[in-house]
Amino acid sequence: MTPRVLVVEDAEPIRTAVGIALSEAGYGVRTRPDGEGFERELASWRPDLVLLDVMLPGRDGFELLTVARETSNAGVILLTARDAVDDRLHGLRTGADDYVVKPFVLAELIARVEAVLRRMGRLRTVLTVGDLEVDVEAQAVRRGGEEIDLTATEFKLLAFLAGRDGKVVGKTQLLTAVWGYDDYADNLVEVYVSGLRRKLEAHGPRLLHTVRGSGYVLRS
Amino acid sequence: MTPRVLVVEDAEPIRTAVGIALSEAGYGVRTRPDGEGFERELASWRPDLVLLDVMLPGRDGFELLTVARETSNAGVILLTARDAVDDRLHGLRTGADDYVVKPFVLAELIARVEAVLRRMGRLRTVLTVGDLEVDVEAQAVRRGGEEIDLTATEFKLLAFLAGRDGKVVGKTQLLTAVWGYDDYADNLVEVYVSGLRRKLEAHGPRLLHTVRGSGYVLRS
DNA sequence: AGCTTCGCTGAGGATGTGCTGAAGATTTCG
DNA sequence: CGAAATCTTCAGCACATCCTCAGCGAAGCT
Repeated sequence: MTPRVLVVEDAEPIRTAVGIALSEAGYGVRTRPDGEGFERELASWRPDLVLLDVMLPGRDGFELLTVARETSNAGVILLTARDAVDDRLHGLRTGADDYVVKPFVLAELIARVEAVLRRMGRLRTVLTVGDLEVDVEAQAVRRGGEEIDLTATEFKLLAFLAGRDGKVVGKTQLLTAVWGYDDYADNLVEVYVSGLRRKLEAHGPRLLHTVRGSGYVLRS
Repeated sequence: MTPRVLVVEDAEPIRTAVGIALSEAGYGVRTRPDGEGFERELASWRPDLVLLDVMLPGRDGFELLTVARETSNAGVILLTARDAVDDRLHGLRTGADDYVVKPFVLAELIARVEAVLRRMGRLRTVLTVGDLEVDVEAQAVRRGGEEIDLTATEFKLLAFLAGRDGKVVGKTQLLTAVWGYDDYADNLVEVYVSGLRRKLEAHGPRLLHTVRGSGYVLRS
């Protein structure tokens, strides 16, 4: 149901940050600092996607990439350092579905992950909450048959909430996921929630609820 | 429903670019850097079309072509380098449904893929959106019986949008698919959309909608 | 109840995005 | 070769959208 992502990255802060960001974005996540037991995890947990740092102690990302290709049909995204010897990389990047250059913004990584999963068909394209339908590919929102017109930002916000269906999402989390901000500007979220509610509630009861002190939830 | 395309190409940037372009064009895509596990993928995923680079590590494209012919009825397009020994190629090319010479423009590749799939009967030839009919083979457009006269570029644009029926298509995506550009020239798209609308809306309400911040959709 | 914190919402200025007419460049075709 | 059609660029306009701000109301705490 929810896609699983395996992260192999030796740098602790990055590993943790990526892990948290992905799990906040609604994915099942496991992380490891190196390639130890990689095969076992692939076989038993069957991740849909693998994020591999290229520079790893022991076997590097390329070796693991090969393993992943041979023994699973998981997608692979490589994390490469900008200043690595370019020629070598160019040849070796071989086989990944995508790659992200470090340092990266978390929002971008999430977007790439989503893109690859969607390309692989592992992601639902229509999300449903009560009588609300959010079609991610068509960028369309319907409620009880009625088409609802949203701006780009409103749509991103709603789509994210719909993807986290039933779970409470904090304002800061929304800021990073929807706007790519990492600082606090909570009122911005409030303003957009307000607008979204006006449009949504023209066609039915409240779906987007406030959880005081924590954030918002989308549920019926 | 949506045709599946398997891409075997060792050069990373090309493979990724082709993969993304094809999936944006609405195909199901899988990519691999070499012939490893080719048979397995053929048998289990049953692609409608295979794109084979000729120069591959391990088994080359010709060998894979033979395998594909023997064990599947997928179409095959070869990707060949311009400077390869021509005669030899000429003889060996035999058996492929088409071939594309590198370096190629993405738009051209997409067009070839479409052509082969159409020849194989795996692609609809008349696309319908509301009361609009787009006949790809006859290059004709009708709306409510009325014939509408379009220029070549206008037609390509409309046909692409019609093929992605209901899905939002970004301007950049349109630029690469219709014009073969890879840089930004958004206004060009806008100008053509404008012209297309004038012609289309002479016979009925708006079908080609703007999705501000994202692109355009064709739907009723 | 009073105080404080948190959330909601209307207003408005800045910005960005998209639309369109026109004109120059290029290609096609008679 | 010349005319017509088509393609592309450009510039200005119009307006949707974004974001900030400030005031108000609701909820929680003592």
